[in-house]
Amino acid sequence: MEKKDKVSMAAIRRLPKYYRYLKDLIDRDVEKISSKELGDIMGFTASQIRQDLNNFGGFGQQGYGYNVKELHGEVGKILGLDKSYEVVIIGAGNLGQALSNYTNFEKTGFNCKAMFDVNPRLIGMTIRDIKVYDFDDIEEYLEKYDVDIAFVCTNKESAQDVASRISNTGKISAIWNFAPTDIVTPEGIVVENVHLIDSLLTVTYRIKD
Amino acid sequence: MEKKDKVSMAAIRRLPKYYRYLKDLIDRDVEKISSKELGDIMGFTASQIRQDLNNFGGFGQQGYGYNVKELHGEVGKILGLDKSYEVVIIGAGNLGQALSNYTNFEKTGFNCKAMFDVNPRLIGMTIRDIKVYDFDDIEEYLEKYDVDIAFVCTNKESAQDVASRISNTGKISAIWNFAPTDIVTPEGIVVENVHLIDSLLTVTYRIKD
DNA sequence: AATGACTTGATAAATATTTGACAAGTTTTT
DNA sequence: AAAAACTTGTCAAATATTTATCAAGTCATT
Repeated sequence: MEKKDKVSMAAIRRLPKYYRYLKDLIDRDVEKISSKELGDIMGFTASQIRQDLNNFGGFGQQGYGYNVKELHGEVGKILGLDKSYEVVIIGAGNLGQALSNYTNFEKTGFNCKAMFDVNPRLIGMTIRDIKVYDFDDIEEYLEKYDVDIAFVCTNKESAQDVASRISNTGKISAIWNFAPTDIVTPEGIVVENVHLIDSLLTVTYRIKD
Repeated sequence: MEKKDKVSMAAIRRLPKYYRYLKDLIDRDVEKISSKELGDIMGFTASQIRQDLNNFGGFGQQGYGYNVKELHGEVGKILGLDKSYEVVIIGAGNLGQALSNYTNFEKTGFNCKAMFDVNPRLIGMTIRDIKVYDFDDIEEYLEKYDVDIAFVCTNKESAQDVASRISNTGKISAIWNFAPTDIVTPEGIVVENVHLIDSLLTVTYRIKD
């Protein structure tokens, strides 16, 4: 399940949902499931589920279906959850603090060791066991410790500068950006721009009758 | 721009992005823009932009392009931003608190008047000017005050119960859910399930070379 | 006021994604 | 042990979405 011809972005974005539902099934001690049953639960067609999974391998068995635990493991591997990730949070405001909790408790595999900020009031503090460093020392820190992903929780104005600075160290693999602007990164550094407002605006769109 | 035959979900989800970029253009005093220029900035084709906008009306003019301020206003109206929304936050934990800030400062039009929680330590507190009420009084509150949207920031276990209770009052129009489970609502109540973890997992997927 | 440079909105063509159908293999029932 | 009931993986058909094309309208220039 390493190199695939070309899996559609739409299919990839469905994978975490499979992962969640399969985890729920495990928790409910469900041992096996057919594409039909899983589809009914998730709101997909059986055909789509088989198509999606077969992008990565044949995990099922005719007449039987899929073994839930095994499939959960496979999807996890596809998503890269067979390893853990070191993360730092840039911007120790409300959202940064909320995320530090989120990743520590919600899902193992993401370890946040440090937060960074430019606010002298925050620098030096320890928030939920995580120390806040001066953002000016970010290069030094990344040189010293391995970090995979930076969560950018700054304001819109600083976001691209922050992203460029940490990208230029060549020490991180990805940026998960929550600042309300689209960050761009050099080739090879993954970036995911999360725009919560966009999500909320689709709600207001749909409210109108 | 009220009732449209059938606008694709994909197109609808792009609308907030138009809204953001148009706002940036306004801030930079750009008066008019062509679909070609806007596409270059946003990473879309000119054709797609014209197609998207024409789902809702002919906002441009041949030989001229689009008036930025006007188009921003039109997209805003399409998204329902010509009115404001009253919101309550259910779950006054870190994420709930972060969101209370987020909506108050980031974008006008969303007014959070109250938070609710079941934790006796939080009930009665005032966090960032917003009072935390006992969730058991939610029905009473919704009877007394108009609320459009509930932000659900509870844990996974409580989320559906919370959603059902507030849906059953018939007093809210939508739920914006951050609990890591897919909430379902009765017909007519809009629900948007936000799964931050899903977004992060697409990052780890893409990190793998 | 005519020419050339642009640009939209609409339609058609090209791509991409989702769904349906079925042969082949497994499990359960009789 | 044969028959019936399931279920996958694959391929083809059906949908949906995106991109290209172009007639017609606008603006700037001469």
